[in-house]
Amino acid sequence: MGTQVNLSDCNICNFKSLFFESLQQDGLAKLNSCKAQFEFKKGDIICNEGDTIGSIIFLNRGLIKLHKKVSETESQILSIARPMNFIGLLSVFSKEKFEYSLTAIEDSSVCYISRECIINEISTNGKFAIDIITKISKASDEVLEQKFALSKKRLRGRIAHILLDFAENIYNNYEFDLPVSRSEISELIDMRTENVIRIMSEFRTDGIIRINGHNIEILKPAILRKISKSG
Amino acid sequence: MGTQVNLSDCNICNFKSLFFESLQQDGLAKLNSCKAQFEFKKGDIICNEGDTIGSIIFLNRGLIKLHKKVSETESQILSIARPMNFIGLLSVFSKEKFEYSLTAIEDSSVCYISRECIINEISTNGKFAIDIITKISKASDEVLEQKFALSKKRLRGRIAHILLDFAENIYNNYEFDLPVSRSEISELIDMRTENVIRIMSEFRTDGIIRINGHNIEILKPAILRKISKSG
DNA sequence: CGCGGCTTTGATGTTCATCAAGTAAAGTGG
DNA sequence: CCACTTTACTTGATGAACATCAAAGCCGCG
Repeated sequence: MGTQVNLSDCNICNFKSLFFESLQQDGLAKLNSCKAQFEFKKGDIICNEGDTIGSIIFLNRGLIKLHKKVSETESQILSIARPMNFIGLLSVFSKEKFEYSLTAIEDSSVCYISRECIINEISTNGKFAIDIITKISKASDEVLEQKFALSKKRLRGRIAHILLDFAENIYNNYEFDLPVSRSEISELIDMRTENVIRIMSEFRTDGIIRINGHNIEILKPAILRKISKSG
Repeated sequence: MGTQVNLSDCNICNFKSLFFESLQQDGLAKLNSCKAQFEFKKGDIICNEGDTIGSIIFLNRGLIKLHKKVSETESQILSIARPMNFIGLLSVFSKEKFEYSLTAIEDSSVCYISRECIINEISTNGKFAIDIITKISKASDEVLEQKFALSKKRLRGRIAHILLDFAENIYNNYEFDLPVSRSEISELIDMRTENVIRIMSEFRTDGIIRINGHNIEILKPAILRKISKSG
């Protein structure tokens, strides 16, 4: 379920300046009093689709997948949230319940900030309101652009795209440990597990990537980029 | 290009209560002074991807497609905006330039409200800020859910889904005139024009829909709903 | 050790894009 | 208004891309 921790004060949070630069001391103190910090282990369920939304969730560290059951046996992944991302930032203001489940795919540290607190601060602090709107916009822009980009690609293009995404946008390194199974990749980019494996094996055979279990190294990013664009 | 009209005052706008209920007389007067209303004919280009965003666009009447070139010969449609929708509401706060082009697919009436005005009002009117955030959230939720729902479906399911969407969410009638060509439908739901035609013809042969050029009547919505879910 | 989950490879059939060709509809200029 | 051009629509045939089915190897874990 995740364990609550009580180590940090918003005031000394590393990310403070990045998302609450618009808050003065008093605003920060208010926010501090209505936030809760939790630690989750890889595999922990943070919340289930249908749960009531009470808080904005800010991801300090780790990775979280947003997913949804589409049938008894199948599930789809909407996106993978990175550190510094707000999660459910959209739903917080437009829905009563989460549309998606949240599951940690790496050990993660998150902050919950209650909806009431955020709404109160928005109402009384114009600069904070603009800040939050901008962050909401960027968050959904990102997801939408990713889905839009993937939708027209064929399988090889989608695999290329997602591998580059992990390397360049999540890990900032051409070598990384895939935090998800082949099957989860297939749920993220709408294809079958067998074909994820097949195409990754092709890339390996062609010398484009190196595979060792979950450890991946992109040897020829330029070629991968070309496949992503053309495919 | 669209012609500017000068008929209405925000104060007497039919939609006032729906999106500016949080504004008092003085706020409404301010907004009125920085809005411009335009009329576009079917086929008119409202703006091109890459244009600088200066305003929020509110669609009073008509239908507008959000689309994007993906190659010299191909284009993709992100979504179709309905009356009461804000357009580019997301991009307004997160981007300098439009990611998508806007084209009227029915005669349309839109209001431009300058970014400065909106930002100013958000900063000074907390209730308005919450209102706008909620609307932004809903707008992007809708698009995202549509894309997410379509992504896993096969062609028959996608056609069924989009026909029901036109009937139930856009025209509120099981008989309607398709505002777009077969080719545009294919750009909206990621398939080929030939297959849009083929599958619609199948539905007609099976007695599920009636087709007369652009006029469509859904005869058996329940079956279409089943195809949409299973397919 | 054996069980269950994840991974891998192969074979097969379905779904779909592509190519080709023809028809209808809509706009254009004389 | 009619010949002409262009654009949208339609149908069929073919092959490529992909899902599905089947079976086996691998690996961690009780």
